[in-house]
Amino acid sequence: MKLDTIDKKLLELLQNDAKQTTKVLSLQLNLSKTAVYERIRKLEKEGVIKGYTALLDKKKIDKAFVVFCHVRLTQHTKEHVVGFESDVIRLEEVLECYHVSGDYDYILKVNVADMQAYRNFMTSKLTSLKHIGSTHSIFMIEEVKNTTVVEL
Amino acid sequence: MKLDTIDKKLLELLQNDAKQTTKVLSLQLNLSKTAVYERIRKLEKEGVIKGYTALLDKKKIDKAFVVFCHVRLTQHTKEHVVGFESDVIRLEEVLECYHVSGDYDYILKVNVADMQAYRNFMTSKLTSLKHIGSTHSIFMIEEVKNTTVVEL
DNA sequence: ATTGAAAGATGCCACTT
DNA sequence: AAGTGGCATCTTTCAAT
Repeated sequence: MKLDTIDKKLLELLQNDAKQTTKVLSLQLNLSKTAVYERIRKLEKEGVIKGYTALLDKKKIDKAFVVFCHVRLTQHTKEHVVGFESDVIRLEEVLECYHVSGDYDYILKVNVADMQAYRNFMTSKLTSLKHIGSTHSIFMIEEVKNTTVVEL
Repeated sequence: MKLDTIDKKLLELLQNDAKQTTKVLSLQLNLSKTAVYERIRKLEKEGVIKGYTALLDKKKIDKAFVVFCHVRLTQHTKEHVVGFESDVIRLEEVLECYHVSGDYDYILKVNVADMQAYRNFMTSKLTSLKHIGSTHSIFMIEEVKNTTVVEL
């Protein structure tokens, strides 16, 4: 789908505040509210907008502990890769998992309450998955920036 | 703020779809819509809910290239740390930046269109920041999982 | 926490550029 | 093709209980 300048502006506005009314959006875009409404509908239908979410303060929900965990597999056959990926997706503590280039195979972003919870996650969940060769944890000292907003 | 079982359920529902009406939410929580409304207001006011955002499909907005960049500073004085952090926050390509433990100081999650754009970001933006000692880039081959939804 | 009601937003329509 | 203005319906918001 081709996005014009108005679509891009609209997507930026919706990333910054998804609850703005079409009326408020229409004033910022110099369009009628129906035109804005139709554009949003189209962006949703085309899958450009995947959904809308509430962003929570991790400190206030007792999930302030973030760890990047590097994972190496024992082997890299299709069966091992597919197996690991389908298992890791189901772990609720793993918010993100990327297959990456370099010295290890995957980077996991793990989000739990504290070190104790992380230890528990590692011993009873992650390392009990099949095909894991080694792991290496990097602990977050401070979140300097964390946004979901992509500039267009 | 103390969150009860209903608050936690409500936050999970809002993380999964922030555009659900209070009526729909109230049916799932067995509450009146005004009660749901008051709870949401309180969670917003207390800062548990930081905001609402539209989630976009990175492939469809031509930002499918994700790189983890490890950064080491030349020194670790307060001045160097504060200077680097305030500079990196302003880079729109950097969606996330964490001060971490281990062999390097920061992990950056960089989101751009393609390798060419990343090369450009590195040479004209990141490496021109002061106090940077070294960088190491890890390229994403595939996004296996990426959610903002925290289980409560 | 609930009901009920006013104020406001959405979603759809016929029509215009 | 995409934009407008208005109207019916649904939601949000708030007062009273």
